[in-house]
Amino acid sequence: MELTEASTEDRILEAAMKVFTRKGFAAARTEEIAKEAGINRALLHYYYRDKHTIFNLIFETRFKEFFKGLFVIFESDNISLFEKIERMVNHEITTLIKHPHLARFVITEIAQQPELLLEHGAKLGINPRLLISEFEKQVNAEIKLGTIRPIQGRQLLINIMSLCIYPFVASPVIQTMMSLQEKEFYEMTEQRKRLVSDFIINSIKK
Amino acid sequence: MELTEASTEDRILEAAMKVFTRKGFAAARTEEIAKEAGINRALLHYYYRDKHTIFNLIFETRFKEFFKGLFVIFESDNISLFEKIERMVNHEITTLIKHPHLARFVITEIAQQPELLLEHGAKLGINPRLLISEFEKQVNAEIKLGTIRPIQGRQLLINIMSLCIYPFVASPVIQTMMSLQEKEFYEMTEQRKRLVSDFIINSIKK
DNA sequence: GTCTATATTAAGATAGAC
DNA sequence: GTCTATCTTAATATAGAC
Repeated sequence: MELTEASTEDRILEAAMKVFTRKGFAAARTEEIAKEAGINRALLHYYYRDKHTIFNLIFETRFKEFFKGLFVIFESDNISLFEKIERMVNHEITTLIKHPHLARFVITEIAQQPELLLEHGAKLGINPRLLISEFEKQVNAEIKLGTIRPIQGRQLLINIMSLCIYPFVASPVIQTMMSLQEKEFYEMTEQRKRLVSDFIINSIKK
Repeated sequence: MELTEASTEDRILEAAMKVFTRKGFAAARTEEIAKEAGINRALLHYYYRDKHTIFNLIFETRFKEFFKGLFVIFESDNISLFEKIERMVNHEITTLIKHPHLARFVITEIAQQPELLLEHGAKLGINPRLLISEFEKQVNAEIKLGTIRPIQGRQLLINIMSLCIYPFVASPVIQTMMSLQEKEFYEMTEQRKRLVSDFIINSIKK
């Protein structure tokens, strides 16, 4: 069905994406990447100097996927707190359904190399601290209005992220313990788009 | 201040605990474990056959720490749903404050070697499926009584776990993005013992 | 551009002296 | 029990033929 075959260069990147995302940098093998791309190791080095070079390309992409869209919503002004929460939740869960290993990959690689966050974060051209303090302000305004119960903006933010992201990070544990097949797990996360928004809003609404 | 020096064997285990927990199996180096224990690699192999042997001992301990206490509360009968939630939250956050890397370690190692969960899970002598269905029943009973809003037990359970565990899994990301020092992060998680219970109960209570 | 063959490196594991 | 020295293995990276 494909009209154009992907170039070798691209096939290597795709393969690397899969392998690095599943295994992480340390456990990933260039042999496996080459195999997955249908070539041999030598050719991989012909296109990319070394393992680190490929990893950095992959990490940059995944890092953006993980953070970018979220920040867009986060930044958007003229939108109520509840509306913002709904959009964040929906965006986050939708992204993670599309890329189920994304969160675990980005988080564990950053945990092992914290400098990755600073390096790649700078490239995104956003200031998280500023965004968070804007969010804090919006939350505080709602509290003053008496529409929501008192809560620190950053704690609310952590709650939102936790409810969206954790199920994907812990998916192997959850799937096994709850005996969920791939498809059942997917349906469960699909439900959470609505469920998590409601859960949060029910909790803070007065 | 120490009355008795730890034996070499124990010092190796302690060192391995630190290194494996920080780095994960693949990125951990036996050299680093030996150094951390104040010995050399050869001696490490004198006490333990190989890297896998040590890892398995460590993983078993950490795995129990992560799951055991939780199940005890989970199992305990004659205790209201709200009370159960409060105890679970409190126990989980307290454990993770004591062992901040525990959750990320256990989850990522299971993600890479799913069989670890089955093997070690069996040793715990508990049946997660049974526990979860008991929990489901309790939740459904409360819904019927009209004391809480309708929610699937398993979704509620995932919410509880998410709110407790995620902040620790993602701590390097959260600390950097929110510019929290070690101490501030600790205080934030300490606050969450109360905050998370309230957040959940506010959300489900009618 | 792609491969086979080879070199290099680094990590894990063992032998043997003390 | 602990070390130094050495072996082995496996993974990354390069050279060179086609």
